[in-house]
Order: sequence, then structure tokens, then C-alpha cells
Amino acid sequence: MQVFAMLLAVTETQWLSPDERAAWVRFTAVLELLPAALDLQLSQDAGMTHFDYFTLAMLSEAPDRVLRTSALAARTNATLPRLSRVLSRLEAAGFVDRAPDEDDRRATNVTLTEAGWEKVVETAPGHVAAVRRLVIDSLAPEQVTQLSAISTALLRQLDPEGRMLATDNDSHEQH
Amino acid sequence: MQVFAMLLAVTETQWLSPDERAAWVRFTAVLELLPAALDLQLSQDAGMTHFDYFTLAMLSEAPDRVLRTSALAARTNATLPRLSRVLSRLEAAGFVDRAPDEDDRRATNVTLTEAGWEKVVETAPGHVAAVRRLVIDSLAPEQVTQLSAISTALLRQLDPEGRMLATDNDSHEQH
DNA sequence: CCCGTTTAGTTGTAGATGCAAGTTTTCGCT
DNA sequence: AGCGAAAACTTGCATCTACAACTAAACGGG
Repeated sequence: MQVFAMLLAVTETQWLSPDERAAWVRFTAVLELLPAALDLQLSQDAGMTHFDYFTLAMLSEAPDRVLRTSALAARTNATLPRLSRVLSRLEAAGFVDRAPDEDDRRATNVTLTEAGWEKVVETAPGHVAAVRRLVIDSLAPEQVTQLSAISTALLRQLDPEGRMLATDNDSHEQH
Repeated sequence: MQVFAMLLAVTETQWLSPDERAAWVRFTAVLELLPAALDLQLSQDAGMTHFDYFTLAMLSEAPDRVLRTSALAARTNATLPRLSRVLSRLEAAGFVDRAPDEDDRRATNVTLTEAGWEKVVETAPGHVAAVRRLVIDSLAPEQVTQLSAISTALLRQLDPEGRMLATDNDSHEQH
């Protein structure tokens, strides 16, 4: 019985086919290199990380450019400790304001300041250009469509609740 | 003239179409979540990061399970300082040995120890299962093919010299 | 109305990473 | 040969992040 179980266990290990393996190796390389490339452009041209920029960008798209810290954490997929420190930095730089929520004073409302808005506006073109150069323009139009579908499929596993694709409704949920 | 130049500048900024933007937002989410998910599985099941595992895996596939530090850095896309510290850790854990190259004593040869090999062998099944669960099995077979082609196209921009897709020839280059 | 529990954030501490500077060995040129 | 420049790491320092512990506010019975 024990030998049989071991054989089963070994057999159960589903390895990757050569094609799957090749796809995975290449994709792993992209996973490693693309974030670094994006961070490089933003740190050179705007003195901030991709995460900083993304945080400001999410705020800039929120109604009234305000979001609760935890809603912002969901959109940026950050842990609360991480976001807390990033916000401290962005607040010190004058790009956001933090104020306790009037209705629930445990919560903090994060507001994009005028300076923060301007920072996004002046940083966005260069960032978009980098995204074009590194990603969109490297792909055929149908590949962009494919990448979108593939990403959607992957997010079903990675983010079943769709935190990162949250609509604006979320900020108006019941409490 | 100045107004005209400004208009040009504004016009030149190539924004993303709605489809492109949707693809990019989703892909960004994958870029953030997938590495974290892989790290989580490996740290829980094997007590190491994905980078540690990948480093050992690259060594395990090298001829004689030996690679120069800089060749390993190219395959893992690590900077030398980063790899140096990771190797110090892996060496302390007994998974690799480091020894100066006999022909060029500036260089260091990194060897996977027997313990390191066993670590890879016992860790690989769980990791492959995670890759299957999170990526391969979420996709239709043709999507795996598409992802491979897309990744190849992106790497042309990200890694023009193909460092991460290096063949074994590299370690036998002239000196 | 009060107390234990949950929620929302912040901070202490330790590990990881990048950049820049330092060290040792080799190369290239005269 | 002989010496300046380059190569292959390694280490110092500053920053970033995660995990866990901590604080403050709100909820939920009894």
C-alpha cells in the first residue's frame, strides 16, 4: 500500500510540458524586468516609485479625489502598513492630505492636493510613453486583446474578490 | 510660435485607447499580485523567496551545477550586489558553495551542493503546482501559446541582449 | 450604559535591495 | 616589465517592506 501511495504521489505531480515551460520562463522574465523598467523611468523623470505614482493616480480618478486609506489600499493592493508609510511620505511632499473621517473617526480620508494633481498631470505623459514603448507598441493589436483576456483569467485566481478592479461603488458601501 | 509648439507637444502625447487602458490596468494588477502569490507559496512551503528558489533552480540546470556569479546574475536578472547577499545566505544555509575560479581569481564559481539539490527536488513539485494553479490551468491552451509570444515580444524591449534566455554556451565563452 | 470584540491605522523591528564606494585580480598598451 | 584602466565581486549606507504589536474609535450584546 505504501509503495502504491508513493507511486501515486509521484505520478500526481503534474509537470509542465515543454511549451508550457517555455511560456512560463519567458513570462517570469517579464515579471522580473517590467516592474523594474517602470520604476526606473518614474524615478528618473519624477523622483518617485511606480507605487507612489499609482497611488496618486488612483486618487486622481476617485470622486472628489478623496479615498479612505483602506479603499486606497485595496485599489493599489498594498498592505495597510506599507500604504501608511507611503502616505506619510507623500503627505510630507505635499501631494496628499490626511484627515480623520467625520462619521467614523477611526478611518482616514486621503485627499489629493492641488500639488499632487499637478504632479500626476506632469508625470503621466512620460509614464504613458514608457508603457507604450515597453508594452503596447511591442504588441500587435490582437495581442493587446489577448493580454487583456489572459490577465482577466489570471486575476480570477489571484484576486477573486476583484479588489484591484473595484468600481467607485465600493467607496459608497454601507457601513 | 510658442502656442503652436505647445499644441504640438500636447498633441504628441499618445494616450491609451480604452481597450489598451483596460488591458494595462489588468496587466498591472497581475504584475503586482502574481509575484506576491508565488513568494507566499514558497515562503510557506520551503522557507525561501521565489528569487532564492529561482537561483537554486538555475544552478540545478547548469552543467555540473556550477555557474560564475555574474553568469548566475544574468540568468536571474539580479544585480551583482543583490546576488552577492543572496548567495551569502544560501551558502550559510549550506545550499551552495563559493570558490574563486582557478583561471580568473576575480571570478567566483557557485556550486549547488547536494543539500541544495535536494532542496530544489523537494521544493519543485509544490512550486510547479502553484504555477499550474495560478497560471497554466487558468488559461486555455491557446492562451498559453499567446502568453509565450507576448512575453517574447516584451522581452525584446526589456532585455534586448536576451540575458535571461541565455543558453549554456554563455558559460563557455572565450576569455 | 458598560465592557469585550472588531475595525482602521500607525509604529517597532528586522530583513531585503539599490546605489555608490572599496578591494582584489586581470587586461592592455607602451 | 610596469602601470593605468577595467572587471568581478563585496560591503556601507539609506530606503523600503513585511510581520507583529500597539493605539484609538466604534459596534454589539446584556
